[in-house]
Amino acid sequence: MSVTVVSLALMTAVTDIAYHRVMGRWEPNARERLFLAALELYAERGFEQTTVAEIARRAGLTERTFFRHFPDKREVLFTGSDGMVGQLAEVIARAPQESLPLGAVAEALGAVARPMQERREGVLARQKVVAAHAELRERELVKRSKLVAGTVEALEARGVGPRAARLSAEVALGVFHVAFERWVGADGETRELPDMIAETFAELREVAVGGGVPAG
Amino acid sequence: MSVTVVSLALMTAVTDIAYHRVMGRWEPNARERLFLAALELYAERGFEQTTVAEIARRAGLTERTFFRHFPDKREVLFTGSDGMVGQLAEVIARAPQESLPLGAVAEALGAVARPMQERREGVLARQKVVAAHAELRERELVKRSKLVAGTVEALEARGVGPRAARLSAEVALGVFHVAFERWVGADGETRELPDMIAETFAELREVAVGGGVPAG
DNA sequence: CCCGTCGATGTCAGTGACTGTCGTCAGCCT
DNA sequence: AGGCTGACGACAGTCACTGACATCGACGGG
Repeated sequence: MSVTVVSLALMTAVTDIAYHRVMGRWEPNARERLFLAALELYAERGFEQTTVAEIARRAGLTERTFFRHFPDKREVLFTGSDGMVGQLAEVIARAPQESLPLGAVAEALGAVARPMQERREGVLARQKVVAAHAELRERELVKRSKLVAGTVEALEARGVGPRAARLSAEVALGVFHVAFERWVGADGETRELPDMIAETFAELREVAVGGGVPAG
Repeated sequence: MSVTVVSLALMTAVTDIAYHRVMGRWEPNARERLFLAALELYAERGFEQTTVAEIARRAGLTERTFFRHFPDKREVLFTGSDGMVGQLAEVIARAPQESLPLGAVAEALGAVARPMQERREGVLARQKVVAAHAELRERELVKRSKLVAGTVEALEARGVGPRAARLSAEVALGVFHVAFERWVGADGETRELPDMIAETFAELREVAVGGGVPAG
């Protein structure tokens, strides 16, 4: 399966592309073409060995246009990550009143993660490229910290105190990260991601019970 | 209190500077001078508004020499962070055999955090600059992920399984991050950082188990 | 049907981060 | 003394990223 096909599904799933009506002065979907070209080139010869000019050329555009669509060379692979923040916050807001903070976030993460499974191939392809380059991993950490910030906000909107909200969000996203890594790393068995998230939260309870008390 | 004084104490505490014997051909401590110049300039006019050439000039050096000491413009503020990774791993390795994973990491974080209190002023000065610029915050996330990786390794060396090690490390550093933020934000009351870490781990137990949510 | 505006792109000329290469010169070693 | 090394300067080059301006099809009003 080509990277292109994978990426197409990936990007269309996470971004909000403004399609031109018909054939205009330029080919449509410039943003998507740039995304695909970037993913391909990063995978082929590496992130640092790829220039923005090359990406733009493969997409049939100019370097300047690349920077009109993406603020920098890394962000092209992280389009749509902001959407997940809003999505997560939304689901947290709809959680039942009696839910405890961590439980609400755990549920919401499971819900947000569910649709990711349908584009597993695409997620893996992108994850492989990101994992292979420190600069891209760096940006992914930023994405994660935005998820934490959005979660804190959503929890506080539910009336959770700032301290508990911060701690719950930080821990919950840590758990999610671990579960996601396990899901990505699960080659043979294609377990359900929401299940792995729930399972990891269960492990958290076991691990946390013994760890709270300072060991003598 | 001048930034310079603060920074001096900060950097000498965390880095391993190779001093010249006596007065050589050049002034000694080029690396430290660059660090100080960078911190000052980032604080004065901001990170993006500061060029590497300016930093080097203030340090009495050239731009090229800056890049001989630091791989990039950000890393100058993160010298010595690798040292903390090793330090943390070392303390974890020395934890008593019967310690549970999260407990061992909690203890180690407290131990590593203790000496930070003596240079609170310096830590705050640097933290203020880092917090003010997205690019520097990004790099700090990398530092944190290195701490996670080092912790995982140290736990596995103790015989902890990879899954529990990963989860414990991720969660523990999340807790540490929250505690550190609280410590930094505590203006009036100068609480002990190790105490705040222990306290936050205790909160984690409550939050994770769901046995009562502390009001923020 | 013509015309003015708009939006997406191209073109061009920068700035600044970062690198490769070579030259310089004290201190050290033999 | 003479060679070696280590830390630095000088210089040229690449590339990420930006600002300013031009271009031209689409679209709407007249």
